Amino acid sequence: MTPASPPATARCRCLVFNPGLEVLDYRVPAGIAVEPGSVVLVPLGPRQIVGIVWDEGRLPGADFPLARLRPVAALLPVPPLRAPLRRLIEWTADYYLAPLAQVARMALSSNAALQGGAIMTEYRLTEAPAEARMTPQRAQAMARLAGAQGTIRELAAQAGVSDAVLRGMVAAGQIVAVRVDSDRAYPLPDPAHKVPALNPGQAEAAATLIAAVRARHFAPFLLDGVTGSGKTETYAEAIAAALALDRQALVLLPEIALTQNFLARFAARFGAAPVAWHSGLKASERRRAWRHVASGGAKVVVGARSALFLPFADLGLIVVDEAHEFAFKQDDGVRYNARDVAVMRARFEDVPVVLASATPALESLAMAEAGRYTRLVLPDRFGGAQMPRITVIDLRVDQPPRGRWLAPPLIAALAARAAAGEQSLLFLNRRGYAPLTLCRGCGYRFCCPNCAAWLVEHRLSQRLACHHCGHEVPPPPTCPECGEPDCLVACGPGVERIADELRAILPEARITVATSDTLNSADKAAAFVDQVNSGTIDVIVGTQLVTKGFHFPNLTLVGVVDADMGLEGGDLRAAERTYQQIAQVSGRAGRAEKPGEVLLQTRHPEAAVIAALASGDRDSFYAAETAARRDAGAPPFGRWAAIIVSSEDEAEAGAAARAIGGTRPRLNDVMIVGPAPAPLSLLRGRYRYRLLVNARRSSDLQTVLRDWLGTLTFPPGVRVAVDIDPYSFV
DNA sequence: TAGGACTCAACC
DNA sequence: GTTGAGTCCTAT
Repeated sequence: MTPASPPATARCRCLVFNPGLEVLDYRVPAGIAVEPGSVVLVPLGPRQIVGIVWDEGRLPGADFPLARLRPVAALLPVPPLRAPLRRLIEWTADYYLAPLAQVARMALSSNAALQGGAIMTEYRLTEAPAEARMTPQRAQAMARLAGAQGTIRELAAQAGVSDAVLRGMVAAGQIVAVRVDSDRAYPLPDPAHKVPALNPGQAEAAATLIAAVRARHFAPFLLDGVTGSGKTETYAEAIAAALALDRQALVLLPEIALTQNFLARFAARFGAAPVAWHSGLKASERRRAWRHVASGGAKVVVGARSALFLPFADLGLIVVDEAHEFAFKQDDGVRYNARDVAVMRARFEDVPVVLASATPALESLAMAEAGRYTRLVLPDRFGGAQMPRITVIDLRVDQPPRGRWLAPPLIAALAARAAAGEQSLLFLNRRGYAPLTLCRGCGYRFCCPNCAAWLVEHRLSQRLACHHCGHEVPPPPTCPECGEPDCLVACGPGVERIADELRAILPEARITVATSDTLNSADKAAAFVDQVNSGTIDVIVGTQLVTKGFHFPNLTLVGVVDADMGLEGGDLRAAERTYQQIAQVSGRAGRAEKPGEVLLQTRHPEAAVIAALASGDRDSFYAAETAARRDAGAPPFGRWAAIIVSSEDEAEAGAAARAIGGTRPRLNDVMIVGPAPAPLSLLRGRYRYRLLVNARRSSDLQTVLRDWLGTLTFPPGVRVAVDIDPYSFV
């Protein structure tokens, strides 16, 4: 891996992760050889910090006087970050107007891994614990830590007790230490383990992808296949081709909840599970994964967005599965879109990239139509399964009774499926029991103290919860405004309430609620899949969590409780999101030999989205949506950016936003709207104002924004965030 | 007059 | 972001 020995330089320029510093110069002492990408320990004041040696001439700032340079303290025992990753970091910072250091930090996402390989100590419950004192805390830990293993800190968080309790249990022999080697190898996937039989459409697409992997050059693909067409099996053959070349592959998934399912399918194909990468990893897992990605020992990595910045030793292929998903857009920290950054990484690495989806983003389709992406189409469901029939229920005609949300035709269909021993899925993208709770006496609405949002009632956990900041309170016995007892009225439906309604109507049916609240761990998600597949569930009531990735052969009916919900608020992508969500959830029906049926409850059967879904006319929907985007100057025909100004002080936020608005550039090809209070005008205790910038596709939006905002200074406590290509208009 | 609360600028 | 220096103020 080491190139011809680099020239000995007296000085080097380092990227460090302290905001406001970013770039610092150091002297390279004798005995330390650095090259661009080297990860080093450098002195900063009285401390030592981690830095990355960067390429000569690519970082801003003037040279610091040679005489005042302090020496690099040490070279950390990890391979240097390779040039393609360094270029990706630069591109991401530049495109999303993020500090370079903040982006670079995402590449060094395991601090422990930088210290080299090590035996780490983790803890778990002792199999047969000796007699020892049992306190309520210890009992709680015993109950909650079954099967768990991790550091004391991780276990303490999981058990809901303090570190001290667990340390006491270690001393008492109730918890035992386990040695974990961070550098122990992962089992190697075998490209020839179980090669599936592909249908002709899949085989053709796979052959194209395999050829691209073997060609070892940048080549973007849009793998466009209806739900159930076998996209995963198809791109798995491209992964096999990368493995055969002894190269690595990266598969990006939008949600952690999907990984368990994916890992199992993958293990069946390749005889070994891929390496998972997401925010939920334990410290030891994270260290092990990072080190093996960097050394090349992790052959296939399945990960969330953040996996894009891992230091692959020899990447041969990138796949973005469910590439249309909005979850690929990160909405805090560096606000990047992993789908777009994935294409850029592939470009810098000079490897193929596959965007797989049944409902591609308009931007991706436009790229395919412009000939910049190669479009591979899988038109048929695998194994001859038919696409489900979609029928609209007009709620203005078939009205549910007051306080209920399921229309008679939907109930009849659910009852018929249950009687036939087939399964149904009810989709409502709203967690909890009811989105609004008010007092029947005085009309008081329960709101979050930190956010401009209602508290959502969760009856299963007996809480009123804010879905934005995590604030939770038990339902109060009396109204905090007028003091009336037992006054709470639930308004509107959530999945828990739909499940209750259904239990009242179909008392025999076995119903389960599937949301991020109920399937919040890998174990629970796996148990849910087992239950559905073994037939002990008749009806799933779920949020978007169940709209994709699951394959339940006996599920033949999908009911969309409120097809209009996504259209409210009317943001730029509302129609597209609604189309994708309903098309995806519809795709859960009839995936095997039994045909599927989908019922959409709506008050706007005439709306273009609903009509397109009902008629199965995807092309006309995309054509209409494309025309609307063109008229609005929206992506891919124009560019948007949001400037979000926030402060804990309402007046200060407003003043800063007006200061920005007052210095707006006057340009022909850039339109600026605002400032105005953001739709969520208070979030996590911060007041928020927003400006929207709409520019022509040809304009240099980033330079305009940099020149505009770069000259301004703001009081401490005011944060100004720029969101390029925003997805959330909140 | 020691020590706490605070601001401010440098950190290479 | 973190740190140390400098300033002002208070309790003793």
